[in-house]
Amino acid sequence: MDGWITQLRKGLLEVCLLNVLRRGESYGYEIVQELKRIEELAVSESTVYPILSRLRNEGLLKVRDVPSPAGPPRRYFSLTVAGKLRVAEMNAYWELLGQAMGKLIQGK
Amino acid sequence: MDGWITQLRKGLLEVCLLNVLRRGESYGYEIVQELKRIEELAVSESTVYPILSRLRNEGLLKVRDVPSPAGPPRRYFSLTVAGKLRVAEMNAYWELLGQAMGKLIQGK
DNA sequence: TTGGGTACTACGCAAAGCATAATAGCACGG
DNA sequence: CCGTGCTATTATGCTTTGCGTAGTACCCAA
Repeated sequence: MDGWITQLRKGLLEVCLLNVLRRGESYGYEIVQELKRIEELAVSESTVYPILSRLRNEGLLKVRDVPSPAGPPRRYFSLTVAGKLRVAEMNAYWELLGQAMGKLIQGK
Repeated sequence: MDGWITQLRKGLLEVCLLNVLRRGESYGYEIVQELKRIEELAVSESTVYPILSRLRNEGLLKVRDVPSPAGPPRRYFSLTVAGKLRVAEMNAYWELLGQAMGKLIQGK
């Protein structure tokens, strides 16, 4: 991986996860599959699971364990009220950032 | 500072610096002033100088020292050929990322 | 019984942002 | 003559993140 791409993603994957969950409850493995469909992200399990734990510890996500039809039980995550607020903030900031970068790239 | 914002910037500031230098030669202090004008970034000296050193070590920037009218000598940075290539790559990736995020945020 | 898909956890490294502080030269007012 | 403030850079150390690697565990089909 190209190094600078890895760095560009820092924090961004958190935004992605929260946005996926904005559409409704989901569990780790499914979220990974979902994000893998976006080639620009090309994310892996070892990246997503720690983020989910962290967001849960921060009180942005809540968990519900459900037995799986195959494999260990699924941990369904969904947004808490704080989580919904956070994702709104993040999307707003991302929007601003996009505009600022656009100007910068076009030499202002 | 809000933590998640700090993380979102990782790698991005590098892109910003290179884009500022795409307009022509500049030195650390001036670049900081330039980026401070963009409130979304609100960058500080201790962030910018290490990035400049790093980019130079990677061969993306070249340096020219010039005595300053006030204070220590200025270190003027400019893009090398590799630097110009890199900034083009980065801008392209940023564009893709913006599109992918846009879809994600709008619920696909 | 062996391979493959599902599903999660744990360990540890490298890199980035940033706070803090130190250094240093010039100009201006009192 | 001395302090304050602007210019301009360097050094140190902390925290967090992404991610490679590895391990655990369950089910089903060939």
